[in-house]
Amino acid sequence: MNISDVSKRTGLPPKTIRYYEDIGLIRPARDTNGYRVFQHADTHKLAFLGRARTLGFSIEDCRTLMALYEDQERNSGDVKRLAQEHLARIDEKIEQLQSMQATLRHLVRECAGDNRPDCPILRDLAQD
Amino acid sequence: MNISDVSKRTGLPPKTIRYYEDIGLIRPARDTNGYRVFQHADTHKLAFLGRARTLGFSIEDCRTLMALYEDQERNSGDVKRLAQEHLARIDEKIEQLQSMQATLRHLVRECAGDNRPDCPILRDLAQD
DNA sequence: TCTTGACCTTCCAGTGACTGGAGCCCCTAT
DNA sequence: ATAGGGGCTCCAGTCACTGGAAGGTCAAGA
Repeated sequence: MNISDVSKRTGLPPKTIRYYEDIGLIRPARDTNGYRVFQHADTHKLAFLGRARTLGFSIEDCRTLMALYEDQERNSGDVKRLAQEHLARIDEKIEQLQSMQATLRHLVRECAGDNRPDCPILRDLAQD
Repeated sequence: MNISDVSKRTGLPPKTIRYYEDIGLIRPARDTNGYRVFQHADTHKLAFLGRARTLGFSIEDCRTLMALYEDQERNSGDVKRLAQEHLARIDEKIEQLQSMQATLRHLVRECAGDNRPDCPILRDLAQD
């Protein structure tokens, strides 16, 4: 399989697939013409990586998850810890964003949004 | 005032303040020795920028907000639109993160997290 | 006066995870 | 023979800083 086929199957752009090879997440074989040749195992790995990225795991986390996935002797505890740490970061981010959301909602509601210069949003940003 | 004083007052690191000058958000005066000299107006601007950044506005949004703030002829509608667009992006991000959160919470709950290799998290990532 | 240490300066490189583009090669169909 | 749609590599840019090197400046103490 060529890169564009894999791209269609996994939903990952060709650029991203090449990038993943670049940083050592996959090692597809090469044809005599230099083209990458993807076996099923490569596609499977890429799909795995795509799903992990969708869940927000960092590339380094993905690397670790792949290694654990391929390690038959792994402890599920290691996987769980990684996921929990990631979850905690997500929880934190959501809280931050919700705090911004609350403030912004309030300010937007207060602002007339007309052609006059008076603006509670700017007043809030400029407060001492 | 020197940069470290302004840093203490605004909570912005000196590096960030220099960066903001670099990209033209502020134009502090210079002493004969080359040191930046911050007037009250500069500090005020930096505080404004710091608060806008805290609300998650991009640097380019901050630039626009500053311009609107300094424009006595502005329409509050322009400010409101900017804030609403930003708010919409935040809403979207929160939704994305909440979806990840839900999936991860579920997976983490399912995973024994012991010294055995069996792991629902990896099974989920590896599913076809 | 000299020295020490805390400032300040500029400039360069790195972060994460791609993405766009240039310039080139290859393959297939007409 | 050529046209087009692939593929390849390499370089630069994104965003908003941040770290570090190399060097100039200032105030206080010996």
